[in-house]
Formats: sequence, structure tokens, C-alpha cells
Amino acid sequence: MSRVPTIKDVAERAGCGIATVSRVLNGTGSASAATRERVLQAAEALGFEFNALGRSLQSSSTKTIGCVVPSLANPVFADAVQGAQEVALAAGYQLLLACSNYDEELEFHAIRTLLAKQVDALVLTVSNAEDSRSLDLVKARQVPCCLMFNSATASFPSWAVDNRAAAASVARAFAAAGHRHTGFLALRFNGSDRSRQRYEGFVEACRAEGMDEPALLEISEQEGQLLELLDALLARQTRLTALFASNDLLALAAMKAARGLGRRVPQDLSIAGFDGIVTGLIVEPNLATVVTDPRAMGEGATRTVLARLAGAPLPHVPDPALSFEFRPGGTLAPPRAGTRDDGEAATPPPSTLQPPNKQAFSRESQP
Amino acid sequence: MSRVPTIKDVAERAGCGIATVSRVLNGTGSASAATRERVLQAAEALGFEFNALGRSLQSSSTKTIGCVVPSLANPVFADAVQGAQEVALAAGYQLLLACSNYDEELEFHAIRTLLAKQVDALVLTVSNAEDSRSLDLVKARQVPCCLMFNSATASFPSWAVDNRAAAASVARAFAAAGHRHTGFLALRFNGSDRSRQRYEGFVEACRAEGMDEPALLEISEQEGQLLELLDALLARQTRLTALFASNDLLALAAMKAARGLGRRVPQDLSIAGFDGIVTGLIVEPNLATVVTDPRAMGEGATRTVLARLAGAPLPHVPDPALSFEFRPGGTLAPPRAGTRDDGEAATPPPSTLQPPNKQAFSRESQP
DNA sequence: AGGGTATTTGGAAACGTTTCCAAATGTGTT
DNA sequence: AACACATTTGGAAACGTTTCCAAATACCCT
Repeated sequence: MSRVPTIKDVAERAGCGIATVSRVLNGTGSASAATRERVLQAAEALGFEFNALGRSLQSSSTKTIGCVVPSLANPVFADAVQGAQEVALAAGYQLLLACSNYDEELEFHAIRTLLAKQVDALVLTVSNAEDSRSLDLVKARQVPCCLMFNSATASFPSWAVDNRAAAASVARAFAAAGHRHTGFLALRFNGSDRSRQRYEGFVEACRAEGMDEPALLEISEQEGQLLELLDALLARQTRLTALFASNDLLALAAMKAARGLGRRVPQDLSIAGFDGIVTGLIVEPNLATVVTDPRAMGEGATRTVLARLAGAPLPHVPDPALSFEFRPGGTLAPPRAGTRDDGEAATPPPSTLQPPNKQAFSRESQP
Repeated sequence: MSRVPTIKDVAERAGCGIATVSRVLNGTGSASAATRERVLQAAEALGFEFNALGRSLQSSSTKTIGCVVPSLANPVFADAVQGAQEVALAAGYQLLLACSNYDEELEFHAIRTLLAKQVDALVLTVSNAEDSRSLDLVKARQVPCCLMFNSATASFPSWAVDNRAAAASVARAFAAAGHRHTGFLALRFNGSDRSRQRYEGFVEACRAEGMDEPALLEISEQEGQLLELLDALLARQTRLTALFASNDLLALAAMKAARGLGRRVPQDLSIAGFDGIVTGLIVEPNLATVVTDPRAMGEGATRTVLARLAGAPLPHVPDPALSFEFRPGGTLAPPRAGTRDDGEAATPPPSTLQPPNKQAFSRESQP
């Protein structure tokens, strides 16, 4: 029942002042061999551990980094957080994690709480980086902050992919395969500026390629019935020959739904995703997608804020326009002749790009 | 450049004492309408927010729950953490997250740090719950703690499945299909007591079913070449007709490797996994597996510690022996006649169990 | 032995809060 | 006008550290 020992208890037991204990245990300042020994002994005997609260209050550094992502259910963010966590750990920091669930209100609240807890820095993926109460708050508080996935802003650096350019590469792949009637599939559009940017880039590139304006298939908030909603949505879209989903999870769900409706992938409907999650390489045929490296983003963003904290030169942020790679896959093929409405012969899908990544499993783990 | 305002600044601006500010802003104790107004005004003007360090130091409560899992790369843990996070948030707590990377040393260090940061409680998945330095430390510190995935111990409750019983159900399914030569596939065995328990349960049940002693296929530490190692491993095991992987991720990898070796699944090799991750329902054929609910475990474990903190009656922990369900799948079928070495006719796989969960996608999210 | 320097030591302030307690102010009653 | 009593208020202690600074002690040299 004895409460957790404090430095005072150690001092008393060692018969010295608390200042001495602090110096000995922290290895700062000098102490005679005799006292050092007594202090060490006392600390050991009591099982003493410093209370980080007192320390942080005094030093105004918590060795903690706040991290906010929309959700961990998407492996993209789980990987990023994992990367962030590892980098933080290596530098002696810990991660205070919050999930915003794609809700701007929750996001704001989470960041406020993290700031109240005096995190030394923030690593965030926000709902809308360009106009964000959350980021305004961060700016006002002057806490080092780096974004992930969001595009960089005037105030904050970011480790991200150029979503517009990446989406354009999908549009070009669709065009090269001979598609004209395409669709863009998004889930809860307004919780994610990334998704909107992908849509914009896709529309623009489709236009540039002389394709029809893509249909926007948006699924709203409802939880728990994604497959049903997709069924309904796809059943209505009979002209589409190619579908670009704003992420791989959605693409895989669409694939399943389409097949449930009796539409073969890719013969009746080509599908491309975004992110390059490993599941896309497990399904048959492999999912065509834009491959990104979420783990690297989490690591990078964390290294960036750590460098700012250390006053060290900031690490080089890779060019977002070069941080992705379109990966062809069996889900993307020319439309069948019957569904094509232009006169050209079917073009084979581009095959100049790298084969599916053999190492993709390398980071997997076990329960 | 002005530093973050403290309660003292507010008091000064409002022309009152800090005690009054504290009372007004916390809504505790009384204050005249006039002062209340002045305080509110001053706080607003300065953009004041309480510093949680000072508060926690005084109240000895940080409203923070420490959480340690082996890794977020496995969706099982990502889901559990997500669940824990949501439950914590709803109760006004935040999650301080650490990943142990299946390393007992890292695990211990993480928990020590969390304790130093004065977390109010812990939610953990440890390497080995029965004999754990980490848990000894937790016990010594008397911090409320609940496990996830690990089996409950004398000292700590847990939200988990009965790994032995679950593994036995796989053995029975193999037996019912007519398999005799089976194998158990594990990755880094000694980082996970769950994996060991599954092995034990599997071996025991195989014995009870009169099958051959299962081959143990263990993959050691090396990162970055899982598929290659699997290839080598499987190439050597030609007698096996059925393989039980200690988790779905591994099962899916094995499936891919087997196919790469020209062995058809399930005709040449049946495969079963563990966890019931959604990817198993996306691949063709669907992965036979033991379905669990990791999110519920994260939520439950967190509710358990929250109840202890609140002095409320602890929530009922579901029976681990009933917290899983074997799900048949196309990857598990009777062995081909040629590979069978007993005289019996092939038994069709059990079909009494529920169909694959249609709602499995319901919790997915987007980037 | 005495003076000087180098080392060791502990008291006290500070970090930002909450809360106890006593003082001050306000209200109502005779 | 005096009193009892309720409300409002602020000073001060406490939470557990680190660190400044001055005091105390040790050591060396003449």
C-alpha cells in the first residue's frame, strides 16, 4: 500500500539532499563515490523511478510526440503510425495517439488535448490541410508540426504524395487501355482532402486525354453496409468500363461487389486503386494501383519534427510528384469490344513498369 | 514570441487570484457573476488552455492509458488499438502507444517509460504473459492493467480467445476433411505466447484425432524475405496435405508461396489461418480461418481498466472458449486421392457453420 | 599550520496546477 | 446599528522534479 517512492524518499534513505539524488541518478554534476553508492543503493532498494510529470513540468519537455490520423483500420495509416512510432522511439520519444475518425470536430478536440498535454511536437494527417481550425491552433501554439499524406501548406511541411499527379497517371493508364467511360469512387469525400485531390487530378487528366467526364460515385457516411451500397451504386452504372477508387480498400470492395453483380474484372470492368497495400498483391488478379510508401511518410514526418526539436537541419522531403508509382495489375485491361464505343483497336496495357514487388510481404508480422 | 499563457497570466489580467481563475474555469467552487465574466474574458483574450502537466502533478491522474502491442502492421492489433482508442476517448482518456516489435526488451522498456509518464492504466499484449518481467513491474506498481490476446493470468484479466481450443477446431476440420499429414507454420515463435498456445492446442488435437504429429515449420527472425523462406520451407515439405498458419497474414503468404511452387490450393495443399482478417474474404478461394474480434478485445480491455479506475463493477469478460468461430473456406478441402494414405473415403468439409460474414467490410475506412 | 583552489553538497526557487483555509465581503434579521 | 450567517476571495501549501548558488568540505602546496 506504500505509495510510489519519490526522490525525497531516496534522499532520506541515502541520508542526503534531493539535489544530490537528482545529480547522481541523472549522471549530471559531481558526487563522491561514497554518496553515489548510497544513493544508488537506496534507489535500488526502493525501486525508485523518476516521475516524468515533475521532470517535464520543470524542463518543459515531455519527450512525447502527438500523432493524429483518421483511423487505424486502414493499413495505410497503421503503417505510417508504426513508422512514426519506431522513429520516435529511437530518439527517446513516445507517441501520444489519437484517431479523428475523419471527423473535423474530433480532430480539433484531439489536437487541443494533445497540446494541453504539452507534446513536444505533432505529426498529423488532417481532414483538410488548406483550411483547418486544427492547424490554426497548432500555428498559434508554435509547436513543431509536420503533416503526413496531406499536401504541404505555407505553414507546415509534409511527407505526402502528389495526389493530382498520381491520379493523372491512373487516368492515362485507363486511356492507354482504351477506356472512355470511367468513374471515381470515394467514401466520405469531405473527410479527406486527399480523396478530393485525387478526384480533381483524375478529372483533369481524363479531360486532357479526351475521355468522357468521369462519373463521381460517392458513398456517404453510413457505416456497416459498404458492400450493399456499392452493389446499388454499381448496378446503376452500366456504361462504366473503368473505375478508379480513392483507395485500395475501396477498390477491393468494389471488385467484390462487381463480381457479386456478375460483372467480371477486368473484362467487364477495370478497377484501379490507390495506396498499394499488400492485399492488392494477394488477390487474383493483382490490383492495379498507385503504390505509395506510408511507412516512409510516417517515419519521415517524425524525423522532420525531431530535427526541428533538435535544432538540426531538416531532412530532405522527397518530391511528392516522385513519391508514387503506378503499378499495372490484372484488374486493369482494355474494355471488351462490345463495351467500347470508340473505333480504335484495343491497346494492350502498358508493360514497361516494374513487376509486382516481390518483397511486399517483408514487413508483415504475426499476432 | 510570447510564451504560452498560464493561469497566473489570466489571474493578473482579470485582476484576481489564481485560485479564483481555477475555480471559474473548472466550474468548481463559487464566484460572483462579475469576476466570472472577467476571468472568462481574460482567458479568452489570452487564448489560455490549462497545462495538463501541472494539473496531473497535483491531481495524480493523467487521463492517459498506456497501450503496448507487438506491432501495428498486423491489422489484428491495429483494430484492437483502434477500439481501445475509441473507448478511451469516449471516457475522456487518451492513448499513449508503444509497439514492442515482439521484442521482450523493448516491451519492458516501453512499459517502464509509460509508467514513468504516470499513465493511469495499461492495456497490453505482452510477449509471454505467464512469465514476464514487464508484468512483474506492472504488478509492483499496482497500476490497473488488462491484457489483450494473451490469456488471463492470476494477476491480470484479459480479453482473449482460447488459443488451444481454437487451434483444436482447426485440427478437427482438417481431420474431418481426411487430412493426416499436417503442418503448423509460425513466425518468430518465441515472441508470441499466442502462437505457442495455438501450436500446442493443434498438436494435442491432432493426436486426439489420430492424425500424425504435425510438422512444425518455424520461420526465424530474418526480415525482408518471408516469401523466399516460405518457398524453401514448403519445397521441402512434400508430404503435407494441410497447413495451419499461426495467423492469417502468414496463411495468405503461404498460399501465395505454395502457388508459386505450382501447388494448387486447396487441391494439393489445404491452408487454414487464424484471426479472420478481412483480406481472407477477398482472396479466392476464401481463407479458412478462426474468426476472432480484435476490435472487441481492444474495446473490452479498455473498458475493463476504465471500470477499475472509476471504481465501477468490472465488465463481464466473455468466455475465451466461446470468443472465436472456425470459418470454413475454399482453402480447406479434402486431400486429393493420390496424396491420401488412409483408406477412408473423402469426407466433405463441415458445412454447419455460418456463411462468410457479409458485413466484414463494414468497418473499413478511407485514406 | 595556514592559505588557496577544487570538489561535493543541500537549501530554495521554479515549473503550473488544485485545494485547504482563513479572511473579507455581502445579505438578512432583530 | 449590530449581529449571525452565507458567499466570495486569495494566500499558501503541495505535487516531483531540476538547477542555481552559496556553503561546506576535501585536497594540495608552501
